[in-house]
This record gives sequence, structure tokens and C-alpha cells, in this order.
Amino acid sequence: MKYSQATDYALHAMLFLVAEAPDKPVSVHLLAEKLGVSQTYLSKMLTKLVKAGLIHSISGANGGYRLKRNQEDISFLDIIHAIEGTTSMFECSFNHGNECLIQQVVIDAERQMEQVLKSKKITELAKQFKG
Amino acid sequence: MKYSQATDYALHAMLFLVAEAPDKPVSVHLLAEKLGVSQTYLSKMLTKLVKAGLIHSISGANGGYRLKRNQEDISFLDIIHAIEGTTSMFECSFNHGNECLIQQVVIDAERQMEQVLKSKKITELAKQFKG
DNA sequence: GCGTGATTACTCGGATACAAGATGTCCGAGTTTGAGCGG
DNA sequence: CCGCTCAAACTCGGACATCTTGTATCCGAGTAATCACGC
Repeated sequence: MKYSQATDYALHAMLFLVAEAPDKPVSVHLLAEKLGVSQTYLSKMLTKLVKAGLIHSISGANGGYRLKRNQEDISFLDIIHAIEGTTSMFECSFNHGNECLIQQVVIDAERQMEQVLKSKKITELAKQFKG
Repeated sequence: MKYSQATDYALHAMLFLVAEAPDKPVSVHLLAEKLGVSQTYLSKMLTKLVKAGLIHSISGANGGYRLKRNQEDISFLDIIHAIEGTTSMFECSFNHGNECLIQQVVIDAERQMEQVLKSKKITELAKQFKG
């Protein structure tokens, strides 16, 4: 049970965008260099973030990725969901009478975690990052 | 980011032990049959639970697995940790100045989840299961 | 009836196999910018 | 100076390769209870 490295990349990439370049497009090349990871792999993650509506892609020369307007609202959970998907962490594989008590407990715990991740916005961190 | 099926098996196996046979050994054969999973694979999970000190194995004829004495204290977290390991869900792969702000947030969220899983005992569920 | 050995019913652990997912690379296609060039 | 073309700098998306992990099986070794048999 571990978050994938892809999530790690995505979170750091988003933090960089918010902190360093909130309004101008940044190329994958530069972003990958700053983070020290492979361009092509990072681009896959960015594509997911685009599909999730968190960032915007601008093709052509001087293109790159740019934050969407509502950057204030972007939470950790948004980014994690964009990469990992939104399906629940736990799924009971037995078929006992509709609702599994075990599953209810685990999902309840999961919601607690999501609550924290949802309330924490990436912009908060960017301020700390700078200051 | 998903709990493995092995965790699902282990939780259900523990619930069965607590609810149906709190003091006598149950063979893997029977347990696997009740849950409808493979014996050999389930036995691997039970081995982990033994190593974690949650249950006891009795070899030889009429042997099997039995709960440890302190069954009241066994929480969801204990079982999950036994199977999944205790390492954190998130580990920052970059080396920026010791402490990663992102990692702190995610680990904080993780702790919230663990809090719920820790406070929920398997015996609680067994009572609901019966009643 | 009692000890001894064989059988049976278990767990334990290692070796192996297979599938899926994470990670990473490569390349061709489309798109926009900007430079160069001819009128 | 204007417009056209072409190259460069990008993203996009699919195909592919590799490695790890989860899932699962098989088998031999060890262990404890029980049964059978002979004294």
C-alpha cells in the first residue's frame, strides 16, 4: 500500500508550477530538468493532470503547461485522484449480504484521510515554500 | 493506491476466527473453504499474522491457527500492518533540504486514517457480526 | 495394557510461475511560433 | 513592408520494453496426535 512515484512527481510538479510560474507556460523539458526526472514519463503524468482539469496544455513553440485559473482551489486530493484514480482503496472481494462490515470500517478511515488531503491546498504550501 | 487482496483475506480470516472460533485452532483447509480462497495463498497471509504476533500456529494433527490471548486489543491497523508492512504510504524521492513539505502533509493525512483503523477493534465487529 | 512404530493431519518455508501494474523509452503526428525569403 | 513557406519547438498519444509486486501453486521437511500391533 503505497502511493506511486508518479504521484510524487505530480505533486512536486504542481508545487513548482504554483510557486514559480503561476501564469506562464512551462515546458516539460524545463520541468523535468528542475525535478531531475525523465521528460517522457513526467509528460504522462502531466497529461493526466490536464485530463483532470488541473492544468492546461499549450501546444506549439513556447508552449508547455500552465495552471488553470482556479489554482487557489487545487487540493492535494485533486492531484492524487488525478494520478491514482478515484476508486476506493479497499474493495471486499467476498459476496456476503450486500454490505461488508470490514469494508465500511476501512472506507470510513479512508474518508478521514481524504478529508485532510482535501482541505490542504497546494497554494498554502507554495507560500511556505517561498517564505 | 489500493490495499492488496491479501489484506482483504487477512481481515476476513481474523473476523472469522474472532467470531466463530475464539479459542480453538482452525485449520487452513477449513478457513480457506469458508472464505472461498486458495489454501496455500491464505496460509502465506496467516504466516504473516503469526509473525506479527496476532495469532498462534499449532502444528501437527488437529492443529491450525488460533487467536492469541489479547484478542480484545487487535485492531484493524494491526492486521493491515502485518500484511502490508509498516512503512509509510508516501516517500518523497527528491532530496531537497531534509524535510519535504509535501511529504509532511501526506503523512499527516495518513496518520488520521491510521487513527481510525487503530481505534477500531476486530472484536467490535464480531459482536455486530453475530447479533 | 503398554510401549513402539507407522500413519495421518497438520504447519512451515522455499522455489517457482504467472499476470498486472509501475516505470520508462521511442517515435510519429499535429500545432503554434518565429525566422527567412521573395515579391 | 507584406505575405508565404519552412523549420524549430512544443504537446499528444500510442506502441513498446523492463522491472517489481501481487497472486497463486507445488512440494519437501518437520511436528504432533492417533492408530495398530506385538509383547
